[in-house]
Amino acid sequence: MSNSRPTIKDIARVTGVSVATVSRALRNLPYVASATRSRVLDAAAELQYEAHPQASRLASGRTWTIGLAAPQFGAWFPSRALGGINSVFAKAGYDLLISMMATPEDRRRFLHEARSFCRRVDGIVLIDTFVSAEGNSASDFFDRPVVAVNEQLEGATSIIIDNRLAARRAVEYLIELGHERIGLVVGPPLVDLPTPVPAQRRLGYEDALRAAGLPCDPELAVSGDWTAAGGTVAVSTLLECAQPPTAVFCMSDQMAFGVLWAAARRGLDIPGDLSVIGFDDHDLSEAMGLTTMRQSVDEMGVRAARTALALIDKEPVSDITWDVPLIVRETTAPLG
Amino acid sequence: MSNSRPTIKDIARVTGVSVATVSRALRNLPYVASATRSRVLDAAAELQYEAHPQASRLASGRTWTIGLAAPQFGAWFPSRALGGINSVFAKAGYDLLISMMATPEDRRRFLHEARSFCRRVDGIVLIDTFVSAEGNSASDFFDRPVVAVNEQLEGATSIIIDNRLAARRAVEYLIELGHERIGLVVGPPLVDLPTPVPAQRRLGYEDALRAAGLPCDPELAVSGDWTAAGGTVAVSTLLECAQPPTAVFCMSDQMAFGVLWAAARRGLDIPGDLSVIGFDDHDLSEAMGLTTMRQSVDEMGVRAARTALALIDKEPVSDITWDVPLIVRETTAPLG
DNA sequence: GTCCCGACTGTAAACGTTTGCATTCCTGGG
DNA sequence: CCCAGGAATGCAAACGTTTACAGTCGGGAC
Repeated sequence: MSNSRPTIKDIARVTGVSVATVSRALRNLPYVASATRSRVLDAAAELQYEAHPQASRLASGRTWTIGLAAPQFGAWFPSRALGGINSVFAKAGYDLLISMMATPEDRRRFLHEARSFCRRVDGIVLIDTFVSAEGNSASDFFDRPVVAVNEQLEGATSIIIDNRLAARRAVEYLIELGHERIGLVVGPPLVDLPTPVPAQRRLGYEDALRAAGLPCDPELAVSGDWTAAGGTVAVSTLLECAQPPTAVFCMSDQMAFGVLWAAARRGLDIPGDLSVIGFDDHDLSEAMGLTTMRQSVDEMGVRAARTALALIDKEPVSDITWDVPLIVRETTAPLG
Repeated sequence: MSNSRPTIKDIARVTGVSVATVSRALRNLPYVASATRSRVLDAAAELQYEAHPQASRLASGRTWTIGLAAPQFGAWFPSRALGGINSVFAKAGYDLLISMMATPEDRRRFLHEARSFCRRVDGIVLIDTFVSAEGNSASDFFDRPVVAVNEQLEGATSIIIDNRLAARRAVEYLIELGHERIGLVVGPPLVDLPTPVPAQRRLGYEDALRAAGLPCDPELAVSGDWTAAGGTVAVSTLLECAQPPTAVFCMSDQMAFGVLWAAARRGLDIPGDLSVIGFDDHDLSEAMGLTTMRQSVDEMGVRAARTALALIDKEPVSDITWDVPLIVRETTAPLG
């Protein structure tokens, strides 16, 4: 008759032991005779028993779920990071609950309901979420362990890169190649996302120029809107300068794609007439032969997930600054 | 003393009514005097009460969670679809639980544990998940309402496109422009993902050629591996044919990007020397000026989510075949 | 033979809701 | 004045686990 799923009581009845013993046997706790344990396990298999998740969560307080928040998973970084993150949590038996903050309103709502969100998860991973802009500490919003990717946040463990240094390295490489007029394609701070990243990358660009004794011509810094379309516009602007640059550093590979394509369509030889370096190492970058600074997103994701698990298990962890290697391909060449 | 969160009992005590009345008041059920209701609501606000999710889920059976499965969210289609899907569910108050099946093993595990997954959700959205390859019906795996995106699945509501027809349209457009030797860049069926999509798109390509009385030269169909890098290789192969094509249909925009870039680097004029048409309308396609068949992913996602909600609420729904419009940009031109 | 201790098991009280049923109260129709 | 019936509320039993605590039992130390 009963077409509903078997409960722990059914197993208890079938095997003739108490529900407490069944519970202990199923979870591999000590103080269960091995004969009893195997009887229980057999019965569970027989009945195709599976614990009711909500019930055990209510009783134990563990949700076996991780909350993952990002401004939007359509963007390159979060969607790639998701892969690494997921692989770790899946293996560890955790579910992944995601929260996307596409609009400023979503963002407000998320931060406002953060405490409620916490009750549904054992730990939280934040990607590109710049919570630090609205509060001093993770504990202002969350009462669970928090790992922040791409953000330094008090009260959370951070997985970050040194944006300023990486940008400096990129521009230094162009300078080593002999370039002196170096354009900058800027990803502007988004209205709804208070990220300090573009400012840091710009500082790195300026660091490199200054260190080499080169002038910082503001005319050489143009906005590319973080998109490939923006990159096509940016490169046009740059090439119409009185003294056009011989090399360009783009704050993202997506913008670099636009630069490459628009330059090629104008008949420029790349890298002969214009060297281009990007930032990210996007999936398409290898095919485009783009020289770039690599963000190892998968690995950062894996590390973030492992860190979250360690925090949940109360193991010691520390912040991590990830290396951003220069990947030289075919869009950069000595000035010649 | 108690630093733990307030429960429904605390509200009952404070307001002097029973927990049952509190529960009803909080959920806007009838048979609560409006004076009582506002007293309860005030007390709840005062105490910053929020229902314990696991407890109410256990008692009511509703999880207010949707399960979302895809082979990988790093890929273009699922990551974009996620945006639309999320917006709908967030607004409706549902959490989003994701399950990613990156490897064949993940896939097996997911299908094997599908029933257990179902207990954690009220409904399921499948993206590119070709469950139909291992079972006859959604009910073989799931006992919750299922919406399948990009797949026709018995027992589930499907949101699909007509791949064969859309591919045919793309090639017909090239034929209208006067092209007669038309290359095909194939995305091969992936070992771990039994998708019929490439086969359908190929049939569409052949349909168009046949209808126009043109021959199907197997030499003109080369694999592009679904990637931009694959596209660069593919176009080289095509251009080395005895009679190279004057136009190319790529089964995905990503492959088309590789084709465009490699062709440009070889000094070909696009579209003068080679017309290129893609499939997807990827984020970068507009910037690249790529003519393509648009899959309106966001809208499909929104629709999938709405359909899932309707199913949960037992409203009538039906399968949907989404239109795939031709977006003409600058990579296609009349022959000659 | 007694005592103690550890291994094993059971009882029952949580966990924080939802909900079927019973009860009270009030109002209007007869 | 009585009674039907609906609105408002309360009581208590679910929901299916986990876990503190209290037993029982057997064997080794003395």
